[in-house]
Amino acid sequence: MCYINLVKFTIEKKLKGKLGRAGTIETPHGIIETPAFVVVGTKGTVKSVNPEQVRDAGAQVILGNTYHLYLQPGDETVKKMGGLNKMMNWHGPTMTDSGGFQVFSLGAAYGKNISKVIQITDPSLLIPERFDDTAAPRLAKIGQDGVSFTSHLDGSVHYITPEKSIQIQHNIGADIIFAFDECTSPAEDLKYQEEALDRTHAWAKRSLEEHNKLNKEDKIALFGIVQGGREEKLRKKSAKVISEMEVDGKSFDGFGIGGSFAKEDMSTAVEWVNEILPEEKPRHLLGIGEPEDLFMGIENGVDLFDCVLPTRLGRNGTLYTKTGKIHITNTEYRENLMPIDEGCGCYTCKNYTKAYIAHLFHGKEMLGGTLASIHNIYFIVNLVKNIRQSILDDNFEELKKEFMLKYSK
RNA sequence: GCGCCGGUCGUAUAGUGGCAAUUACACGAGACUGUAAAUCUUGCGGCUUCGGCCUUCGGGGGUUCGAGUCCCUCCCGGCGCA
Repeated sequence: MCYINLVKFTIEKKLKGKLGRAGTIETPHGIIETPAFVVVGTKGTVKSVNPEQVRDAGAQVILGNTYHLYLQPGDETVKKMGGLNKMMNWHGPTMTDSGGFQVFSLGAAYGKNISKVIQITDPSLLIPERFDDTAAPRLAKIGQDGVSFTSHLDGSVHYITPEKSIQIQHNIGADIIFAFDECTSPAEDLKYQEEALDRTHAWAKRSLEEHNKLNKEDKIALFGIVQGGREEKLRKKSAKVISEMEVDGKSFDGFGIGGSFAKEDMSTAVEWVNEILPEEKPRHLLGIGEPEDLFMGIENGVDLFDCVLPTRLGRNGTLYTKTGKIHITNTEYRENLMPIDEGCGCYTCKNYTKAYIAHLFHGKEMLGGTLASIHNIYFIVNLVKNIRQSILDDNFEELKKEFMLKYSK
């Protein structure tokens, strides 16, 4: 093997008896201390928060989205503006998702009550016969060798192939990019999961080929994505196929773990996959995010997470605290003169009361969403930092127990 | 004093004889996991064994099988004339 790792991943310490580890990833725009939480900035902006605020909240790396930036302002335009970093005035590491999630969110999940993580108590509910919903409206349709998207902005139709996704991502110019994949719904049956997985693997190969063509200067790292739904066999097969995949002596620089999960299935899926993925390369659990999921992921060997929750929940008035989430618009906070989370070191908590933030939300003032997002980003990013430190300090289990006890009350 | 117009669930409205009564805002509660999302759902007279039951459109009285809606009267507000 003579590939060059475009991101240098170093493991500093491992979690005893578990897959977890603390380390660093070196990128052209700086070092990421892992495990790390990646803040989502889909359209080249972390919604309602400027880059200085994102940085001050402790975020190390931002993830943009291929599909959204391709539609608007256009990847060529992003390139003309000097690439993602320069365009958005973010000086740290960046990533882009490939558009694979939009195959799901604008496809099978479109208009339905299905999301990235579904709460199911009886897993058998997850395996209904695949009902014929070909007539159901959807903005993404899987074709022969790519996906046809109907723009949610203007209805125009765009055919995205793995090659196209990689080309777009190279124009956008993040440090770490992802292979084009198909994120599947856990409600799909085994047959469909198998088909989709074969497709994702074929697309991964083509993503890697195209990436090699475009990556002449070796500046951009490509992560392959493992799928396979909730099936142990498929997950393990995918981890093996993706980690062994090689084109012209080059393989993936790291891995994404994708898919929509039932909450109960997430930890097993992550464990199956990370037992197989090579230890010396970083792993990113795509789109995951709640505190309990972060502990689970890190324990099971995940190095990177990204999630819209801190910012989306923040904008919508839900705030993280050590004792659980709160709805800031609830009547009880209207005259509460305490910060959102006592002892929190974020800008919002150091300077504002719950009563004021509640007022901003009631008054529909923009600053409400900003202050709430700053707090939530800080809360989640800082939680992951604390977990990282606990691995270094050999007290992961204590931190997890102590945190979850208070958090889940 | 006379004439005209008007008084509907917090606010603004819809309703001109036929199921507590439209819509918006406000208010209450909830949801959100690689952002179709500063969005969406839901409640908003009272009680309910969730099938209903009771009380409501300024007050009082009347017509009618049935009144927010028609008639009489009173109260309140606006405009016009004295």
